[in-house]
Amino acid sequence: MSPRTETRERVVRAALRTLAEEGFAATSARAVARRGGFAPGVIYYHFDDLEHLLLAALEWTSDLRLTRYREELAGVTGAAELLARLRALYAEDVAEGHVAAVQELVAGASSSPRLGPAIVERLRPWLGLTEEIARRFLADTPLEHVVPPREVGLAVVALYLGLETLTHLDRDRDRAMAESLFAAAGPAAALFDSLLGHAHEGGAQG
Amino acid sequence: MSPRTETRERVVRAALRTLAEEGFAATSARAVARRGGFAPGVIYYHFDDLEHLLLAALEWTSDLRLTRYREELAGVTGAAELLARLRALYAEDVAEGHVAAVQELVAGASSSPRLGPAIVERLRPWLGLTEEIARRFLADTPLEHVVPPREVGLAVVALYLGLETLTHLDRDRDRAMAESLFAAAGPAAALFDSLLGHAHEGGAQG
Amino acid sequence: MSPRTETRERVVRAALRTLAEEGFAATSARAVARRGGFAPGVIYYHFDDLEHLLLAALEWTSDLRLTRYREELAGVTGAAELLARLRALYAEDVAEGHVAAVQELVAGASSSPRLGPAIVERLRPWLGLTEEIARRFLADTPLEHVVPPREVGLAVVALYLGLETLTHLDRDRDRAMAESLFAAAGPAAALFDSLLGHAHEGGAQG
Amino acid sequence: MSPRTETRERVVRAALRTLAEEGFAATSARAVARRGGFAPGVIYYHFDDLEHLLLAALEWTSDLRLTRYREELAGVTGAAELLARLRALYAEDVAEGHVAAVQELVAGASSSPRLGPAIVERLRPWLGLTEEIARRFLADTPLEHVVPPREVGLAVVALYLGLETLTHLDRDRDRAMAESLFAAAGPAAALFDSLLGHAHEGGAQG
DNA sequence: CATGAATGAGCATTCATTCAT
DNA sequence: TATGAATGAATGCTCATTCAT
Repeated sequence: MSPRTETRERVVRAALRTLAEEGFAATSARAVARRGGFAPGVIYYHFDDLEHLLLAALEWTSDLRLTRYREELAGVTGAAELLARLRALYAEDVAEGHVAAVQELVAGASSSPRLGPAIVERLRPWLGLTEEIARRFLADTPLEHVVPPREVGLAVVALYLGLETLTHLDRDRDRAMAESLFAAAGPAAALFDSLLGHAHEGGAQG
Repeated sequence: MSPRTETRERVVRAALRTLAEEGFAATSARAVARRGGFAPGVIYYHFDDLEHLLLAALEWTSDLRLTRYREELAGVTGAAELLARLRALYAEDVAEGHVAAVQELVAGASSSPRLGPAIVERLRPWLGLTEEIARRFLADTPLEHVVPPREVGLAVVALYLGLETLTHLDRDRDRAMAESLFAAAGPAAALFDSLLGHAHEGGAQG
Repeated sequence: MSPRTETRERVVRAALRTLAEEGFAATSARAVARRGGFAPGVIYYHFDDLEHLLLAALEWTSDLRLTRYREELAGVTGAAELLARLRALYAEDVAEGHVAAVQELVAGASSSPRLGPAIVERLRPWLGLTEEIARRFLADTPLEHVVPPREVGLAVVALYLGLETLTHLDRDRDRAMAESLFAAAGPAAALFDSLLGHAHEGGAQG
Repeated sequence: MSPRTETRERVVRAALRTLAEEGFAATSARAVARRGGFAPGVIYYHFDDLEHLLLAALEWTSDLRLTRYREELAGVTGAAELLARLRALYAEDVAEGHVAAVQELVAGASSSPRLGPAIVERLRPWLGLTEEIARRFLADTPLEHVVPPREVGLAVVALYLGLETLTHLDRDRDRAMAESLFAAAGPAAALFDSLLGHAHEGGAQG
C-alpha cells in the first residue's frame, strides 16, 4: 500500500470514528485531525474539502458492510432465517459503530445541498439489495403481483434510517427500539414461512 | 392577542419557514430573524435560546397536525380508506411545509444532546396515534396476536421519518418516493380489506 | 415622600443589592429591574442612564455610612479605641453589603472614562474624614511634623479599597484578610497609646 | 524562537497594551487583535479563551517585574534607601505600563468568579516578597514582636493596589498621588533609620 | 507529503437604550 | 408615571480552509 493510500485510509477511519462517537456537528476538520493524530492540513491534501472526506468515509464503510450483508444473506430463503441473520448483521453494525456514523452523516447532511444527493447516491446499492431480496421472497407467492419489490426495498431502507434516527435522538433511553422491532417481527416471519414459505423450499434445498 | 403573543408566533412561524426552506444547518438566529423581518434580539426576548425556539416551533406544528390527523382518521375503518386519507393528509403536510420543518429538525438535532430527547418527547403523541390505529385495525383479525400494535406504531413513525430523510437528502429528484409508496400500498390495502376487513364492517356502519 | 422619590429609592436600593450580590459585570439594567421588581424602562425614567443610577447608588450608601462613621468616631481619642470602633464599623459595612457594592463599583468602573472621575469625587469625603482623624491623632505628638495627615488619610482609603479588592478576588478563601489586619494592628495601637497617647487625654476628658 | 512562541508573545503584549491603554472593559478579543494587528482567531489558536490570555499576560508581566524588584531590593538595609529604590521601581512600572495593566486586570476581574482566584494566585509571590522584606526590616528591632511581617506584606500589597485603583479612577488628575505618598514617607523612613536602623548597620556594611 | 499557524466570516447570545402604549 | 416589547451593535468564540515552510 502506498504511503499516500495508507494515510488516506487513516483519515477516513478517523472521520468515521469522529462521526460515530462525537456526532456530525462535532465532526470538524480539527476534530478529525485530533482524533487521527495528524494535522488538519492533511485532510485537504487528500480530499478537496470536508464534504468529500465524509463522502469517502460513507463509501468506505458502506462498501464493507454491503459486502458482508450480501455474503450473509445470499442463500437465505426462509423469512425466519432472514430475520435472524438481519438481527445478527445489525448487531455487527452497532458494535462496529459503522451504522452510528452513517446515521450521523445522513441526519446531519440532510440539509446540505451538495452532500445530500451524493449521500443518496451511495445509499442506492442498499436499495438494490433490499429490492433484490424482496423480489426473491415474493416470487412464486400470491403476493407477487400485490407487493412491488422496489417499494418494499425502499420502505425497508427508510425504516432502517428512521429507526436509527429515533434511536440517536435519545441515545440512552431508546437503544432497545430496534431490538423490540426484531422481536415483534418474529411471529410474522414464522407466519409468512408457514403460509407462503413452501414456494422457496426448492431453492433452499438446491 | 397581546403584542407579545403575536410576535412570539411570528418568530415561531419564521423559524418553521427557515427550517423548511433552508434546512436545519442554516437555521441560525440571524437567518430566522432575517426571514421574519425582525431583529435577532427578538428571538432572545421571547425564548431562552435557539433550541427553545426550535422546540416551540416543533410543538406548534406538531400539535396542529396531530389534531388534524386525529380528526381525519377518527372514524376510518377500512385499510383502503385509511390509506387514501393518509395520502391526503401527507399532501397537506407537504403543502404546508410542516413536515419539511419537522424532518429538518429531527435530522439536524439527532446529534444534539439536549435537543434530541426533547424532540423525542414531542414525537411521542404520534407513536400513540399510530399505535392506536394499528390496534383498531388488528382487533378481531387473525393477526391480532401475531402483530403487536405498539411496534407497528413505532415502525410507521420510523418509516415516515426515514422516508422524509431520504426525500430531503435529494430534494429535487426524489419527491415522488412517498407517492410511489402510497401507490404501491394500494393493492395490499385492498387485499387486507377483502381478507380481514369484515371484522370492522359493523363499526363502519355504526 | 412623593411617589417619584419613593420609586427612585427603590431603584437605587435594587442597584445596590445587585452590585453587592451579583457584581458589577452582572449589574445590567435588566438585572436591576428584575431584582427590584420593576420594568427596565423605570430606570431610564428616573436616571439618564445606567451610569447615573450607579453613581446615585454610590452616593446614597456612601452618605449613609459616612454619617455613621463620623458619629461613631467623633469623640474617640485613643488608638486602641479607634481601632475597635473601626473594626465594628467595618463589620457593619460587611453585614449591610454596602461595602461590597462600593468595591464592585470602584473596581468595575476603574476603566470607565466617565464613571471613574465621578466616583473619585464621591470618595473625596472619605479622604477628608480620614485626614481629619489622622490630624487629630498626630497633633501634639513628635510625629506631628514627620507624618503629614493628608497622606495618611489617602493611604488609609487606598488600603481599605485595596484590601476589599483582594478580598473580592477570591470571595470564599480570603474573607479573613481584613480581620487579620485588624488583629495585627492591636499591639501597634496599644504601643501608640502608651508612647504618645497622653497628648490627647485632656481632649478626651473635655 | 518558534513562530508559535513568537506570535504567542505578540498576543500577550497586545493584551497588556490594551489593558493598560484602554482598560479592562475595553479589552475584548477584537480590541486586542486590532491593537496587535492580527486576526481575532489567533487568540483562540494560542489560548483557550480570553481569560487564559489575560492570566498569561498577568503572569508574564508579573514575573518580569518580580525578578526586577527582587534584584533591586536584595541588599537594601536602610529604610530611606528602600524607599528610594521602591520609588524608582514604581517609576519603571508606570513607564512600562505594566502596573496599569495589572491594576486594570485586578479591578476588572474582581467580580469574575473564575478569573479572580486565578489572579490572586499570581499575586501571591508579591505577598511573599513584601513579607520577606518586612521581616528583614523588623528583625532585631523593638517592633519585632509588635508588628507581624505577614500582615505588613499584605497591607503593602493592598495599599499598592488601592492606590493604583484610585489613580486609574481619575487618570488625568491623580497621577501625583503615589508620588505624594512617596514624598510623605521620606521623613518617616529617615526617622526609622535613625531610631532603629542601627540594627542593620552590620549587614549594610558587610 | 505533511505541517500547523493564521485567517476572517460566521455563530449564539447579551446589553443599554428607546418608545409606543 | 410606568410598562415591556423591540432594536441593533457588540461580545466571545468556532470553523473550514489556505499556504509558507
